[in-house]
Amino acid sequence: MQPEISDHIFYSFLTGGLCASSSTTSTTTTSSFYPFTIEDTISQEKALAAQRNHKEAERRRRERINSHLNKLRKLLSCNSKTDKATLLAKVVQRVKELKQETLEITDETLPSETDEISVLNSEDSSSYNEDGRIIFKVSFSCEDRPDLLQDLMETLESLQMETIFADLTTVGGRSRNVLVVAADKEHHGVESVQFLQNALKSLLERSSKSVMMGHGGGGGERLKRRRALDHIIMV
Amino acid sequence: MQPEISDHIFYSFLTGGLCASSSTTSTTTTSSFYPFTIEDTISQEKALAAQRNHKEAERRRRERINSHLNKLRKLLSCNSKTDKATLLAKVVQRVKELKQETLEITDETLPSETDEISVLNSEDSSSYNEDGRIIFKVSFSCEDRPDLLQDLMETLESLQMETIFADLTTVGGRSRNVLVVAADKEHHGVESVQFLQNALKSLLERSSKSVMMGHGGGGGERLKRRRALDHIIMV
DNA sequence: AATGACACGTGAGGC
DNA sequence: TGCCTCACGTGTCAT
Repeated sequence: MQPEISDHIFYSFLTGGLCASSSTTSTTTTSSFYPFTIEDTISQEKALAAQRNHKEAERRRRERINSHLNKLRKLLSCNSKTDKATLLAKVVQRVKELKQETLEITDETLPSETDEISVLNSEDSSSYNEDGRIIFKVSFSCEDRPDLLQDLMETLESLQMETIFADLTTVGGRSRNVLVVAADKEHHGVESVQFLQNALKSLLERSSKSVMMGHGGGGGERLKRRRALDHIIMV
Repeated sequence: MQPEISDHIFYSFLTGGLCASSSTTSTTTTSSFYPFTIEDTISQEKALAAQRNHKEAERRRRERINSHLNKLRKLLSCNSKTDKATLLAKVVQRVKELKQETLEITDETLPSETDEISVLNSEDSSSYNEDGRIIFKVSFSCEDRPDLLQDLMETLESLQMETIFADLTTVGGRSRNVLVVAADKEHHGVESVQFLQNALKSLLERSSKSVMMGHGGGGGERLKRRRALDHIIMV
């Protein structure tokens, strides 16, 4: 908080108002002999009013900005003493994170246009470990067919793998399946990724054979449909 | 961009340095007769240096803040002429949206601890319409069992409803099923919501019967497990 | 003492 | 012209 006095001193110094107009500054068209003419007084009052307006407008602007910054502090559950710069840096990071997060979720959930298979074992990418068991994450997209799920379960059963988590999404005739499966370490190692991949590949081949006829349209129709569904799902 | 000259004039005015120290400002302990002592010069240089440091530090601070603001402009694909205040308002809105979005997604996807049934017809909440068909959104959580899916499909088939979208998530012995189904308007109206709800209710009752024995543990164990799975899924 | 962060008032420039 | 936004330099408080 600044003392109000300094404001006025400062201002009158810069404008050269109250002291005199006899300095090197260009004199006004009204080159009166007397330092205080009516016009001078009026224009000075106007100038003062303008300056006051300006000052207050600027204050409001600052308040607006700071209020939004405070909202962001709350949203990021930041201490009220967090720097503006640091806060904004965190906001940038958070927005990036959230953006990618939702992207990944929809990407991982919705079927892709093309057939895809992905098999990961958890030891590759993270240190997750369950004693005596090895965990795989399986994800694939393909055309949907009535007995796809049953085939999948039989496949996993024949590989002696237990399904811990399953997310099966079907939309517009295509299916996206994400599974987390556990296998005994006696029978399986990291090389079992190959088994899984091959088993899934044959699954997809069966799938593409069985749907050879029936679907004539291309992907465009499906895309339109998916968008409509997105609308519903958001309800 | 301000002319540098005014800086120096302004500064020397405020410090009262170059002119005189005979003003009302408190004189220094060195009350020398001469206006320019060595100590004065030295302290003035120091003061000047300090002021310069201060000025530049403040400039850097501004640059830091503005750089983050520009990053946010890019992230929100805002025009570079967007107000700081407006930009920040949009950032606040965006963060809120994204937060709720991810929350809804995980909420809609993961099974809830308690059994739940929700049936909506799209005409209630949105204007979505498909000529000659009425669309329902079905969502329920229950204990998982081997023939749950088959029962569900049979139920829908018996109701003459076609599944447009299905998202089936199973984790830790519980199942979350979200379906969008379409029904012919000849056979179904908005009142069919009741049929669906009743059919699902019996489905869940069958489910809870079939799992009466087997699961002894409560929900705590499952929660732990789900958290571990979240870890995997994020890979 | 020195540094950093902030609010302030101001001039400049865009409509 | 007036209104609005911004960058700037400053005083001030806290660490």
